[in-house]
Amino acid sequence: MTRTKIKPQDLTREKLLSLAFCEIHRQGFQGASIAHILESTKLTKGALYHHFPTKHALGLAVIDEIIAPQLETLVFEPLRDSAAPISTLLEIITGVAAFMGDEGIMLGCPLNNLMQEMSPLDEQFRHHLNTILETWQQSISTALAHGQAHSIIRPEVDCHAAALFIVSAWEGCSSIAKNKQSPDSFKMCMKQLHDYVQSMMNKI
Amino acid sequence: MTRTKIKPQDLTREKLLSLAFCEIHRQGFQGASIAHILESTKLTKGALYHHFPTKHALGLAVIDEIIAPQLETLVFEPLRDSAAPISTLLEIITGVAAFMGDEGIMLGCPLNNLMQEMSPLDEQFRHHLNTILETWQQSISTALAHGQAHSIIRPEVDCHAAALFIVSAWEGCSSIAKNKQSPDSFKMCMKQLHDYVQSMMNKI
DNA sequence: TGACACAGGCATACCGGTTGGTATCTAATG
DNA sequence: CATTAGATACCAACCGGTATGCCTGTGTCA
Repeated sequence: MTRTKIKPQDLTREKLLSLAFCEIHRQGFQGASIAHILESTKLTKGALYHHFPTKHALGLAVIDEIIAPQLETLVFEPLRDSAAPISTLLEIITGVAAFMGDEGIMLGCPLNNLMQEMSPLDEQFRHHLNTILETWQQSISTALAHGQAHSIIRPEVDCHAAALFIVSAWEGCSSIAKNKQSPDSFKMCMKQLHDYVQSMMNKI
Repeated sequence: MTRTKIKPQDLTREKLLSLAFCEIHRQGFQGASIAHILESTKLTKGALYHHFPTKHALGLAVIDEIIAPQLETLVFEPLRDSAAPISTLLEIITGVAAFMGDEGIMLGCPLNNLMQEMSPLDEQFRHHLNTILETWQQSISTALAHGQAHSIIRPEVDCHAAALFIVSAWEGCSSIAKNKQSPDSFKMCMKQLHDYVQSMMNKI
């Protein structure tokens, strides 16, 4: 048995991270209250400040240990492992609404939320968030280039620019749906993005 | 002379609105500090709370009296008055980067910033912001329909959905450029949006 | 035209509540 | 026994908001 024993302190750390993520997702980072997080975890300041030196560090940990792995699972890893990345991309775009759920759509993409709020305010936040964003863009760019190499994507497409636009539009759909508080708008909007990607493909 | 005398109290009100807009643009609504605004205006709480009952009301006034007119001037009015709205739309998309300026791009679209932050938190904010958003979407939808009626836009285009997507992508470009702190990304991204609109046009 | 009363515009001082953060202590674990 | 996880109590700073009072522009009436 190579199974490592689950240490109880890791559980409280995860609990803190998880509920900090929820609070930040709903209130934003600045709006997130340490007191609220502790209330929901039924823990105290002693526990929190034992695991995280500051609220700032807690925020960065949420980005690295919650948000980044989510996108890794949902987007980056499927695209990396796919033999037909364009089909996979189209499937992800189609399926993401179901993955997020109506509540998730109305709360908005956690990455986008934090970018909007924190990027101009804090260079460290910006850097951590931008790393995820670059990975996202790169994974789509690679998928498009792969499609181009296999004559699925038309040769004149600028993969880098198109990937940037896809990510932008993706986040934009999330943003607008959040303001409208309308999962239907998100689905309609992502359908348009789906069609946009298809429009870059060669006719069969 | 029908010129109305400029009342000094209107000047202080405008000053408050203008610098509240700046502070909110940089810090977000929740992050915006009344004290900072008063510091920058060289006014005091007496002045502010004479003109606005609460910070909340100040925020709504900024939306209605600063943000909405900006978009009205930049987008809605040109589209409404144009005889060739598709050309006008393309021109706006091309020119918006210059209008915003590098600093404006890095601070992000004020409408999008506030939507992201406040829509899930406050129904009144959401309503005021959504009104602008609907106007935006409608003005583009109308432009597309006009183009369709004049055989400039292809008949199979769903104007309503396409308009939603254009607004979404637009805000998404702003959002991503803000995180990257990169005006160049914004220009590249808006170029893609420009091409997307062109892709809906009939070949000449 | 001049004196006066009033009201609007704004300044000052203050308030309770909340914020993130810390110092200190206890208890469990190895 | 030593170390560490976590609880408790406390703090200064800041938050939005209010009560009060001064000053000045203006309409009114003699």
